[in-house]
Amino acid sequence: MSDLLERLRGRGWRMTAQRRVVAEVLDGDHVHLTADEVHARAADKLPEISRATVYNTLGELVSLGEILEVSTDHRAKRYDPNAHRPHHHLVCARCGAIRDVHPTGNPLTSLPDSERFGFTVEGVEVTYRGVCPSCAAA
Amino acid sequence: MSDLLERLRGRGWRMTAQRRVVAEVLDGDHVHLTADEVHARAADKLPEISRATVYNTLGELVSLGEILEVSTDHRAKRYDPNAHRPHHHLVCARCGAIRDVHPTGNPLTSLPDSERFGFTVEGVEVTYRGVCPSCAAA
DNA sequence: TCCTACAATGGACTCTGTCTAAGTCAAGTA
DNA sequence: TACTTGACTTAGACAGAGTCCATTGTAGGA
Repeated sequence: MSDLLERLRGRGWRMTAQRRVVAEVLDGDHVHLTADEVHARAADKLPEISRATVYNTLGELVSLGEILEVSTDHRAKRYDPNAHRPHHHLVCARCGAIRDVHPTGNPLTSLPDSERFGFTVEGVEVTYRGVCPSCAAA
Repeated sequence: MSDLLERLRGRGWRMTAQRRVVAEVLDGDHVHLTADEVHARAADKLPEISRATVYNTLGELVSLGEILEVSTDHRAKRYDPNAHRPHHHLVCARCGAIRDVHPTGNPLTSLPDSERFGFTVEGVEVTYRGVCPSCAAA
């Protein structure tokens, strides 16, 4: 956390109250907030923060590789502070809850050359879908 | 194709000119059109078709399991008529070209119980990202 | 042919996200 | 500490994708 702020400052990132609260909101495991949710939480601490600033800051954190953009549904993008350990996502089809997961093996190797159509394959995203325990109980 | 129309009629789907042209537009391999593209192509054959009708029809075809919704970028959803053979997608990071691919193995088995958080896992989507031959050459 | 329930229409509306012009301020300099 | 400047923030307009709804049209059964 303050690690994050230190790293950013070290990279010459100009520190402002707005950027600090956005970075603070994005902390923890299994955190996957939409831009609007980030804005709402940031506004709790800094009421006058604008939507544009939140979007700008999120965009910069993504460019810096400090957070990841995730889109598990077909709606708003979500932002995942867990950018330093590779992982995939498990999503509840009913409530949208998201967990970070670490499958075994390397999914990249499962795509044979004959299925690559001449592409240079650089990455892979895996999204597991199912029903979470709370929704299954309900 | 007319298979599709036959199947739909057999399910009691009321056939209209609009539904027919939407179904006709969605035919072929490696077809991944946005709703707007479907609308544009449908309008070539039936100029007065409305956007709302295209959205309604696409939504119904998805519910019926005849086409798949795909979102490989964070923009518009795309519709994939290849719903009857399981497959995943390979996407060019530069131009957005999409190919249907068939990885080896079953990606579902790569998620150990300890990483399932009590979820009932039902499906998995895999999106490979890379650079297509034309973009690599350019 | 007539009826009626279902489908299509178009326009307003919502939700996400981007852009811009003007004002503000962090941090380096003296 | 005060000054300066370019980067940051703001509010609001704008744009793209998709949904909703009241009205109009029509497929297909009687």
